[in-house]
Amino acid sequence: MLEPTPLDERKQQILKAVVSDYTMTGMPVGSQVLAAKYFIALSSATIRNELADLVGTGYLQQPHTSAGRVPTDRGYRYFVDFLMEPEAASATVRRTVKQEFESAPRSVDGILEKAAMVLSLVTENVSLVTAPEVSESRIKHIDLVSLEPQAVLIILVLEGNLIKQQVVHLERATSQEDLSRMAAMLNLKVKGQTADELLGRLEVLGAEKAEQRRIIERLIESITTHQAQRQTVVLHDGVRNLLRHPEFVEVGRLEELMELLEQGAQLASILQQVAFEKDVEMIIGRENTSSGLRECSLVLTTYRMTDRIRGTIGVIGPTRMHYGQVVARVRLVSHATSEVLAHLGN
Amino acid sequence: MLEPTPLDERKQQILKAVVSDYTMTGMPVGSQVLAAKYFIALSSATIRNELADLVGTGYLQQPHTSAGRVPTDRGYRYFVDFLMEPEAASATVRRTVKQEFESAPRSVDGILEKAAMVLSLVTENVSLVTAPEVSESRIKHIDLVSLEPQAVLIILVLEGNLIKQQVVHLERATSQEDLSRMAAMLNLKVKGQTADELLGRLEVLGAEKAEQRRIIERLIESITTHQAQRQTVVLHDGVRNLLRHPEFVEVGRLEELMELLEQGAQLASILQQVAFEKDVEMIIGRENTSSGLRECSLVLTTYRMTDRIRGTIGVIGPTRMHYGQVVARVRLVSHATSEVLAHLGN
DNA sequence: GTTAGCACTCTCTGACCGAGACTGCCAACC
DNA sequence: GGTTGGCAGTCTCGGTCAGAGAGTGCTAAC
Repeated sequence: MLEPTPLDERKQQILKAVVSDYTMTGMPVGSQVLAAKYFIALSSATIRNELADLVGTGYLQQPHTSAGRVPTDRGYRYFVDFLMEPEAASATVRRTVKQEFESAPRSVDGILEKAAMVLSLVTENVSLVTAPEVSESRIKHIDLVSLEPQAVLIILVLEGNLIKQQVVHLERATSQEDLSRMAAMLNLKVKGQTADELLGRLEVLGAEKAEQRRIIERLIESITTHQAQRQTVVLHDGVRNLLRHPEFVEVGRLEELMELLEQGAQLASILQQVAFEKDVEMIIGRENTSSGLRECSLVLTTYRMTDRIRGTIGVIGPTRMHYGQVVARVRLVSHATSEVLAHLGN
Repeated sequence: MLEPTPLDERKQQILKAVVSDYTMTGMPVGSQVLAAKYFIALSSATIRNELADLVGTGYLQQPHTSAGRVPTDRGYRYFVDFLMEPEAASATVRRTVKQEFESAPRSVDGILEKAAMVLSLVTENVSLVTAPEVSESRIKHIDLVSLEPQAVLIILVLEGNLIKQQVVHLERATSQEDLSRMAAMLNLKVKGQTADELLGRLEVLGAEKAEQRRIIERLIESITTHQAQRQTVVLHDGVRNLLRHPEFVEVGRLEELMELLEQGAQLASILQQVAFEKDVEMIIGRENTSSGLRECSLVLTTYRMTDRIRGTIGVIGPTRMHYGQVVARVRLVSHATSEVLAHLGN
């Protein structure tokens, strides 16, 4: 990593102009275009000198000798950190988002799917949404359903109406009546507790019967593995949008990316690292550790269902993207998602 | 549609050879290659005459005057209907499928996701799996959970351990105790019934209270809309495989296909039309009504969880695919899926 | 520090050409 | 009559080449 060379005002303006123009046109930006469109007071020769400096300090690069300049990852990073002007989502986009969420089904999964769909629609990129991560989730309701004589379906309703289910096999046949009784008992004792609290009380609760103990153990297991299991689920939508970007005309570049998207685990670990404190986080080009994302950027943020139930939402797109606009729209959809989820009932 | 011109034995053999060779190499097949590799007894000139006839009757086509021959959709259709030799999945593939399913989670969704993953893996195409379609599904268990004073979560366990959930808003606040009592009562009366049966008995069951009636109505609604809702869910996996096929080097062709995959509804209606009676159904090239599938073929079959709970599973691939092998592998994975689902408990 | 001028470099496009692959057709053959 | 060898014709593909265009770096003058 190069140390952050300070850029004087004019160099900053030129870098900004290069990023803006290149983002729009997709063509390397030459000194004449810059002089004509952005710096009428300066001659192209002057700009050429500045451009040469910016190449030297690693903010720009030249595809070949007689081509214009293109931002490097470092250039984009400087742009988003210092030069980018805040944008607001347009009224049209806001209306679209609002309308789409109004028609969303009233379930967590349904809303998240809708969020992925809307986000890919308004950003014209691939959207990513993780399932909500539950920290310290409280148990709201337990139900036990007999499937076969020795198999029980545990249904667990957690805070935020997240529903988990797991099948447990028992050593002995147990009737639905027994299970219902057990469930009623558990509901009284267990309601409003977190998994951790439950763990400490295990002996108090279920020392009475081995079967009961086993079911409670599975309950806890089910809650604690919740994060690990669900985190690997990353919804995505809008791959079709990517195909329209000129940077993906060669299929080769798509292949690695598709693998990442379809396999999910690696992506999940990236999204998991998004800090909940930050507003919007960006990962640009080679800042990504995955080779499949070398020519892509991620714009990520957090949505919240409650204070304790949060997830990550954002987009993957080509490094050459309109960051200001994408940030505004990711933020918009994230807020809308949080809003709808919060009103789902808790 | 041309009427089915009868083909004499030799023309059939030549058509078969063209399809086989073209499937392997992806290059138009010339008369010399055919003579050398498949018909040593014949001269290339003779084969040229036959090829010309096959072009005339619409089974083959020429990309351009001086190119070899390529099968038309009609040619492929004739091939799969009359010429294709039954193949069996190799031991390696069978082992892979077996191993993958052993590590599958013990839930319907988990198994179907695994099925999609395995199928795309072994066929190197895009796999498609619909959620199981329930006809006449019997109710196994009902649970009512209070979310807010006036909101109830209905959890419905159907035959085959399919779990449905729906939130109902009530006119009056109802406590969890009341709900539990209601659920216990409903479980006694409703268990083992189908939605249709329930519908007839509505007045018998719940005339007592308006709230109860409302909940039962929602229950029925939930079951009956089951098909319509779930059918639109089509799992897919393995888009990355498609990128490796030379027919998709131009991104344009992929775009429409991706749209179809991500949007889902149109695909769902195609998969819904797969006849449960037939073994394996194939839809080749322009036999597809969707323009995005014009250059693709579908190989589809049915999996069964029980006699009444069935779904569709299959693949989308380029028209130039190794049909014999794909059919064998689709069938294999379908059987494996049925097997695992059936043992999930009913 | 800025600018005009200029030679230079590199890409892109279209034209062209020859090699290679196959065909269709014809006349001869079994 | 079906089959075959021979041959001219057609089309694609890859490579080369030249000219146009875009943009640069450098230099010398301001």
